[in-house]
Amino acid sequence: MAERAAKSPTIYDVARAAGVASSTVSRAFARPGRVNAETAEHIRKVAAELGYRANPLARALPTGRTSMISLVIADVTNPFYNEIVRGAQAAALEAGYTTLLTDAQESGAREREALERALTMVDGIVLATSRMSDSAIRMIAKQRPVVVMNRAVTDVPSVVTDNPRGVRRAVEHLGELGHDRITYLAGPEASWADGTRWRALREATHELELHAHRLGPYEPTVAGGAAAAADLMRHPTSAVLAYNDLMAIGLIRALTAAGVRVPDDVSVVGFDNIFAAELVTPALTTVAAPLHAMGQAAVRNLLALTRGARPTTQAPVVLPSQLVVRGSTGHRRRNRTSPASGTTKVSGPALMAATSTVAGSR
Amino acid sequence: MAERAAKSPTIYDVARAAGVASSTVSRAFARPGRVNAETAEHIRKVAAELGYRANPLARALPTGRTSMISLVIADVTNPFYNEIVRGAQAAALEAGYTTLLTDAQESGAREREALERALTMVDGIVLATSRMSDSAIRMIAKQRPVVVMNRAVTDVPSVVTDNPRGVRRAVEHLGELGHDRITYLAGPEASWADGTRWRALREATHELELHAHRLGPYEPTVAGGAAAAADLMRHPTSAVLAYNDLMAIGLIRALTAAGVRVPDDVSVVGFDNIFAAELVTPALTTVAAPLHAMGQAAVRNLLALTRGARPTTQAPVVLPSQLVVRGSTGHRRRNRTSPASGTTKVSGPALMAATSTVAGSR
DNA sequence: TTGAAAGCGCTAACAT
DNA sequence: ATGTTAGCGCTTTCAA
Repeated sequence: MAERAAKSPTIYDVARAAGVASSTVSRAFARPGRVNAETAEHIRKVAAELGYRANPLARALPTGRTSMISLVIADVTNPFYNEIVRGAQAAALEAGYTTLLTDAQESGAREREALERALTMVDGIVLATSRMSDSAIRMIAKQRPVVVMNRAVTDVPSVVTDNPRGVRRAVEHLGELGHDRITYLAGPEASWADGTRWRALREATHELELHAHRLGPYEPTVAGGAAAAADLMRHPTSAVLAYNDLMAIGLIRALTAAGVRVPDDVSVVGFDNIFAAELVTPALTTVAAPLHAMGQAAVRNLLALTRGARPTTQAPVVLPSQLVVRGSTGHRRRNRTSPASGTTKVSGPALMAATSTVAGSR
Repeated sequence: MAERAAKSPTIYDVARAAGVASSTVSRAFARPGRVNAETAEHIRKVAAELGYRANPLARALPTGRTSMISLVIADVTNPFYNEIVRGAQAAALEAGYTTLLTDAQESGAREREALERALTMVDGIVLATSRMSDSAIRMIAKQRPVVVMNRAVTDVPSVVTDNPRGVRRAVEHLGELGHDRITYLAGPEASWADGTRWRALREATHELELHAHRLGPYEPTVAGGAAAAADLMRHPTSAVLAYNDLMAIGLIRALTAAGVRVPDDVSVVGFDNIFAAELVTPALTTVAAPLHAMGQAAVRNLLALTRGARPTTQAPVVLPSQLVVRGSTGHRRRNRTSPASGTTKVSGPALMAATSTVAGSR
């Protein structure tokens, strides 16, 4: 093992070497305007020679600002968060902030606990798909600025996707393909998005004179989707809207294994457009969320809050969702063995045009 | 917006309320043995009533220990790291450490830069698949304990998977299926694993009297794998070993799109056994790394180092890899259109038994 | 066993 | 524009 270096130079070492007071060194770095240009230059040079790097912890003590933010996600293992994390990281980095990533492991209790530890070290918190109660979140928000994602909590700024619009698109799409009954595969009960999607489905089907059914809740995973297959076969419909892509994928696999063909026998639509959605066979039709943009927006808003900004509105920031039509949806068939009624081949590009790119909701 | 809480209580508030000196409060928390049991109890009670939580930053200043470690990964977007991250988080959490996740975005420069920022705030660093040079890594290791993953760096402790053994298993598997020429699809040149795998492939093919070819390097992504398809069709072999699953998946998709059937025309083996590997069609045969265990082992070793442990050996910790046989590999056919020579149907379970579960290498 | 006091490295008044 | 001097909240000798 290489030996640890002696000790990194402090602000005092630099001050001594440069022949100035430590406060001047401090200013030279934090408030360059408040110091003579030449002196500042000299100090920088000396500091560089000594290899001086300000200790962010020591800086945090008097200022109370750590330049760290906490990003809490429900499950690191869920690919849904990959792009969100990257978007958030990018926004944090560009503002000179460091991100503390916390995995709540789908447990509100663990989330609380982890937050408890991180709370004092961060300037703000992004809760991506929190499993905590609204009141617990509000409690946290009293101590540090908080932005929640995929959820609306009174008095807490949030960033969400336009679920109603996304569901509406999906329903229209399925309706055009001749499906008149749509089953919703529910996700975690603690999930705000789940409630929103189910409500949106009821509204959309009602308006379009279709019927909505509900199965679940299931785990928001491939296994959860597979578990739903049995239930679906007991209460079959020709179209399914799953809480997320993972469940949709699990459902399709279990269905296929049981001899039910997708999309010939049942059309399946997912949510999120995760990485694997276009890799599976059939590729998944899904309501895409702008994952990267959401992570970015959440962090940017959070940083604005830490700088003292007050939200101009109680309304969540709504980012547009988009229907991505792939192979898991197709025309409804009267029965499993007969050929398709009407046009068999669905023109992908034409349907893609039905895609929504709009925002704005309550 | 809810208003921020006034200010969290300090150690002095607790001391005053409990009628003891602040140093006693400090001891009561950090060194319970060094204080009268009753006093300690009393202090705890008072602290709890006040809602006192020690400020980790203030604590870090005099002690020099932050209870934070840094985990640097090459690409947050790459599902390969999901389980590693979770394993690392779990190990850190159980030891009372907080994890700082950093995304290097496949760039050695960005990695250096991010590390520069985090260096002073952490007690140690895990470099998962670093893209930095050996000397840069050694530089970092001079300042803080470092453990590298998937890589061997002189004088720096490391955790790796048994690549030679994994490659050997894959080659044996392909050999048994009748393939005698295997193409390796190379990944990033800065990747240690890439070099190791290619070397292992040469050795294994040599011993088994087969032939190894090499194509690339390509990006270690689905797009990279797709790009390799054209090259492969110019220099065709009946079997391919890809640098990772992402590339393998990309290759299969591009091949399939071009009318080349997998595994009928070409068998493909990947590396890593990422989440999507069993979701794609055909499901991917791949050399599985114990991702979770690796993350855990890396962090545990790192924490041992921070506690002053000195590595007992220069050799990397080697974790076993395993061949997972799925649908992307099959018997070699003499030509594309003729029926298989010999048994057509490959018995999945029988092949699964060929799976390796052993460790140990140099 | 407990208290008093001196820092850890940096910032932020307050002086000059 | 720069220097002086308190702290930030906690730990850690050193005394008592």
